[in-house]
Amino acid sequence: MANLKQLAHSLGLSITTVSRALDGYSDVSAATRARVREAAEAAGYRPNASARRLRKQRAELVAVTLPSDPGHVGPPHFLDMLSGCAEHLAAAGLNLVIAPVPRGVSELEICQRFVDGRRVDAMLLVRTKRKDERVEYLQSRGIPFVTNGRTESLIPHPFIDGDGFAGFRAATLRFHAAGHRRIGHIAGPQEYYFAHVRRRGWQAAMEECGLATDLCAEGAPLEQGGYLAALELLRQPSRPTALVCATDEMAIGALRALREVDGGSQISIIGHDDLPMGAFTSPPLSTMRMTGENLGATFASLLLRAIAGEPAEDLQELHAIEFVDRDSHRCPPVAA
Amino acid sequence: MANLKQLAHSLGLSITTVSRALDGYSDVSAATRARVREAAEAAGYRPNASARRLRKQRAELVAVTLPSDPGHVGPPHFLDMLSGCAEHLAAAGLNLVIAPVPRGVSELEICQRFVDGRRVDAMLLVRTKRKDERVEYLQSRGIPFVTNGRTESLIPHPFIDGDGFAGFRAATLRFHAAGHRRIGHIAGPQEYYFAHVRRRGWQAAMEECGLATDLCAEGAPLEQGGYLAALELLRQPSRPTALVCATDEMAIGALRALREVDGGSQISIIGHDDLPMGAFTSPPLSTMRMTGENLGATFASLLLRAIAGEPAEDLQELHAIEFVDRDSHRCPPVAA
DNA sequence: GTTGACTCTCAAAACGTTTTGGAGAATGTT
DNA sequence: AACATTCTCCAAAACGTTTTGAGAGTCAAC
Repeated sequence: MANLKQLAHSLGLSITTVSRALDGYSDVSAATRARVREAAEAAGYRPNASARRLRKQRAELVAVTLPSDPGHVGPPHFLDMLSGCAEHLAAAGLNLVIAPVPRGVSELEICQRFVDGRRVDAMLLVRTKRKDERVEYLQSRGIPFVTNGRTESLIPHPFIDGDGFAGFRAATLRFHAAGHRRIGHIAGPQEYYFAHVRRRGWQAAMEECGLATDLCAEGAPLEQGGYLAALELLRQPSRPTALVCATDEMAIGALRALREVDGGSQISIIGHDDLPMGAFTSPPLSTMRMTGENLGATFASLLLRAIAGEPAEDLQELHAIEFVDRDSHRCPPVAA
Repeated sequence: MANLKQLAHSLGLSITTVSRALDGYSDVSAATRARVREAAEAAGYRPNASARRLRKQRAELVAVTLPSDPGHVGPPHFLDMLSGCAEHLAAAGLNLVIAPVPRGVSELEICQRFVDGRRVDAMLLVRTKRKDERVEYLQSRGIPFVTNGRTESLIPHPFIDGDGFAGFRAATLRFHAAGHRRIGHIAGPQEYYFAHVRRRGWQAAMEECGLATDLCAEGAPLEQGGYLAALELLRQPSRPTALVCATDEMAIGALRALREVDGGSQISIIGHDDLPMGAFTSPPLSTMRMTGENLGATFASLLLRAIAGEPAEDLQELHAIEFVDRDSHRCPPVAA
């Protein structure tokens, strides 16, 4: 409601004293401090955010870019993550703004808009690519940021990521241990780091087992992409008996393809992400997911530490992948 | 990068002239205007957001409160909606900040924090209650806002809502037309407007048909809430043959209850929200949803018009509800 | 040659806060 | 009594922009 000036005037004090009293400086007497705080409380005084931001040269804002390109924005968990992140940032006086990328505009432009206008103190990046121009830009500007997913940047940067390589390698080895020999991979676009590293995990396992790595098809990271990629693999002369899919959405598309071609579920399948709807598919979709509680809080913590100037090397979290076993991975390796 | 002062100095002009040239005022000659713009472009100049906000007394921000209380934050569509809204707000120079409500803090407090600190120009409210203290507060402060869902406030305010009354009445009448006579309702918490109005729609239809309105159970708007409420109705001496559920999540919980008690799907069921996972339940869940394209853009438009001072009466949108027919509503009314 | 109108430019104020660098009074020390 | 120290307080500057009110200069009309 009120101004610092008005508040000071009504108390017969200077603006300085009131400001410092509210901030708890020791150079204002306990008596006046109490008096000022009481008056501020009564007047419902809240410092004007814009003024403080200008003076302190901080935006008190963090932006997260939302890629609106392929289908929908993110998995259902994503909003929960953002919410948790925003909550913990708020405890430190920072607010989280969402920055969707309109079609026709590059994500880089959005970053620039926020950074050059000094609208944010840090950024949160999702859907990283192996070579990510946003990362390069922010690094060149020295703006703190954290990514969800790694990149191939030579300069280290803070990130949180799941160990897709280990996860997909383990999933493939498990199929092998169950007797499967023709294990296919439905890959996402290889420009994305997560898609590339998952493919490499599958590939590594296949090579360890002395198996050929030609049963691989790539598609958009959507239901339709998985559907088309699965059809492609099913057209092969010697079909796969098991499929390791880059994402649950693609796995659900693959299930549709199997139903259409086979009429049933003769082929084992596993996805990644643990989408809620995976529990309802038929057969219920076995999947993997990144371990770790309270991802949003972790992102917030990394952001705050990055803003505080901690070196990037200390701000990198690689989480293990765990299996979420349902039914879809249990088909025996005997299909035609 | 640069300052207005530095830019002006390098051009041999005053700050005033540079500022006005960039803003396109007519009282600066076309020649200098071009020269200034070129230099600004070259220097990558972007006005400092905090300074402009302070001077113009606008926050250039809109906040949306995210209730983190029951389970997760919102339906999957919700993030898409927010993203669309943010995108259209951004075109008008406004950014959308998400304001999650930590447990133990009231939504009202969050509103106050944003409004009293002059951190926002407007607010977006979701999950309205019939008597909503946030609405009362914002109205008393004269802060523009738009709600997702109506309230029982005597003073009109801008909103977007689905016509839950008509939708649930229609669904109930359709069950009646299909021969059902014992049509139950699984209701959400009645303090929420949407839950109340959906219950009233069911109730109105039952009364029109001359049927008793005692087959109603209330629960939390979650899977578990629907499960428990359904069990309650199934314990009745004369079971319902059809269930109209306040939300899809509750409907999915009810399906689980039916499976446990009946072993199969002897009872017709319909939900509301069109959750993606509804397509994967067994049987696939029939549901309803609000009509209207591009909800996010509509919210943004209403917000901008509210900020511009348009009267609330012109900013109220009540959308029709449409059926999304799958299989779960087709059971004949012959169950035990 | 004065007046008025018009064009272009700018100095200064304002937005509301935080921070700097003291000033004045009280207290303690020699 | 003189000097240092501590305790409270404050005037003024600064953050970077927008806006106000006015000052130069030019031109045409009287």
